[in-house]
Amino acid sequence: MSGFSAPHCGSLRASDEGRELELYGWVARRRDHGGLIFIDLRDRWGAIQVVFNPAHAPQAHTNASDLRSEYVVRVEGKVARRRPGAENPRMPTGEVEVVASDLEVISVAKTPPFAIEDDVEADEATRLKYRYLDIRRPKLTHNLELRHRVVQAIHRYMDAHEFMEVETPMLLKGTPEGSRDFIVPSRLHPGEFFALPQSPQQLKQLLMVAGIGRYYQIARCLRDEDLRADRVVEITQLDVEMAFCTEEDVFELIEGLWAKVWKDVLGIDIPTPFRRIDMRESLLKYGTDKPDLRFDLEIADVSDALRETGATVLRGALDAGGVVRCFAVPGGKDMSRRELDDLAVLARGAGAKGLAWAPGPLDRHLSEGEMAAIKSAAGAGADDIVLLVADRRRKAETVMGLLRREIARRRKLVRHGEWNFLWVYPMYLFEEDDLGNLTYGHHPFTSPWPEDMALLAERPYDVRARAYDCVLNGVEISGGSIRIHDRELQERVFGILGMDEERIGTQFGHLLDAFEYGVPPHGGIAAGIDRLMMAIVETDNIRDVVAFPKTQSHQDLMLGAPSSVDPKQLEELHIQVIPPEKPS
RNA sequence: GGUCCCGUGGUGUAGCCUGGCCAAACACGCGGCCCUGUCAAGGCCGAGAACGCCGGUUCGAAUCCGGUCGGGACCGCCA
Repeated sequence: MSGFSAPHCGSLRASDEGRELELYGWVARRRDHGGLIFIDLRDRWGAIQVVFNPAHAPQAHTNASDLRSEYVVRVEGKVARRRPGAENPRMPTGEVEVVASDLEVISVAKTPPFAIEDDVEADEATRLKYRYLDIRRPKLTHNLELRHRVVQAIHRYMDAHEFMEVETPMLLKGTPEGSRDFIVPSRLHPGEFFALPQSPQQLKQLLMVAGIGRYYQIARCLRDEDLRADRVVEITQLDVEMAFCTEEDVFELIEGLWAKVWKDVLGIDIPTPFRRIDMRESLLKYGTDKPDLRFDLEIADVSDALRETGATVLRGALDAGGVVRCFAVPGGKDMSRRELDDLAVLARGAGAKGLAWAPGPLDRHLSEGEMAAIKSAAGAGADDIVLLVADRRRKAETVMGLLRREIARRRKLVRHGEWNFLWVYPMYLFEEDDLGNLTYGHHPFTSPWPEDMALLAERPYDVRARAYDCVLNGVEISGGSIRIHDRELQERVFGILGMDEERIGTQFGHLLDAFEYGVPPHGGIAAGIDRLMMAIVETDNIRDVVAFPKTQSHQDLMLGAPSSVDPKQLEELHIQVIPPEKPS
């Protein structure tokens, strides 16, 4: 028996009428009328109704009464148009049905722990444990299929543009830079470790020195960091590097790529070029470096108007060198105190000292002029309410960004169906970390703007970077930069970042050495396929686009990983486990 | 590292604030019977949870308290 080349359940149409066939699939649903029995038979392509008629095939009908959900069966029969009035317009196969003449149960099934349907949401842990059942849900199957088609479109496009796919090693050298490495012990070198790639960053630059010129790879990258709704441990990224290019070449390539993907996969024409927004403008107006422009709610700075205010909660933050930011909620006058308190809880949860609103309890501490300035800056109308946060700049931005998204979600201000691509560009070479120290904004190989070179020593924070992020509907789908290709400049930047020569040598010596053997100017970009898919299927949960995701605590509930290993294996690796201290 | 939410039959919820009327309700699913055109099929009958786990308070706890485990959201972190 081979059903491999049998027709697909979900692919049958009116044009197949009269066809004698064998079908293989899972029983999605059974409707037993005593006389007639209907089943919906499901496979990856969809579902088709099969009808068992005792008058037509008594044995098949008898067998069919034993069918249960998720049994795997083989059906022999004939495709027939449904009788008039019995068509089901909600099913793509709804004009026809298969009249069964024979039925074979290939495999029986226990009752699944949750219904294999799109609208039934079971407990997350249960779904992850039985991921193979969750994937049977048409929605998830569809998402994985879309992902496949996106990746195929990417391959076609990159190949057409003469990019060469090159594989890079999984076992690399660890770096203290960036995110935490996953490390792999070396059996042959006791006490030494490989690191799994966070990205093939240095290797792709070395491929440019190697003269490959146009490189791409759909690569796995692993980062041992805490998870979020839009983060997984193992991400898949389209990694691209190109020689002799400028940012404009990268923009054009990637705009063309997304246009191609949208056209091929979704049949949608997206306009190019994408709009561009300065990183600082984005942080100010949208409170994030990945703004979602499917809704408005623009944030304004009202610090200057409130320098002398009597409202101490605002004044305190300003006197401490902070800022006051605000935005208007259209029609927000109707928000209840409870709703506003809810938002305040959210704001405090994100680290804000509090949330103010106007009109609100703060009114009596604000002068008429101050109130007018707030309303005007926020663009508030008579029915609107203005939300205000006073804090350190970065905190205020984070909180306002969070509130902006929350308000849009709650008040349904998101214009679904819009594809708002944009470039965040330029970005800035350096940022201040939590301790007030200077650190890199993108990564230490990013080239400064030539015009800003003079500022490197005096005002490093104002040095623009030749770095860019591509953002779609609030999701950062790719980011990259033009790299430094000059050994001296690279060393200078490392120096500004506070790295000493020895560290530069051990961490980046190979790259700097390579730059002495003829290096082309180069740059590139990496696109997160998981997040891209999130935007395409409009989900805010990355698990909807990954076949086998892990939990927030990095566990695979289906495989039971991680798990302990045989002591012999550890011995071979010269590894001793120190159990965590247990609080008594 | 931190904050918050959730954990009741196979699944989703109700009950928990205001302890006893809760060996716990409802829907779906599941099992049986009836039913020849349904497609969330329908009708009738039935089984199924001592309320994540441990401890405490109390005459009495699903309900209150502490801890713990698991899931999730967020801040930090993620170049």
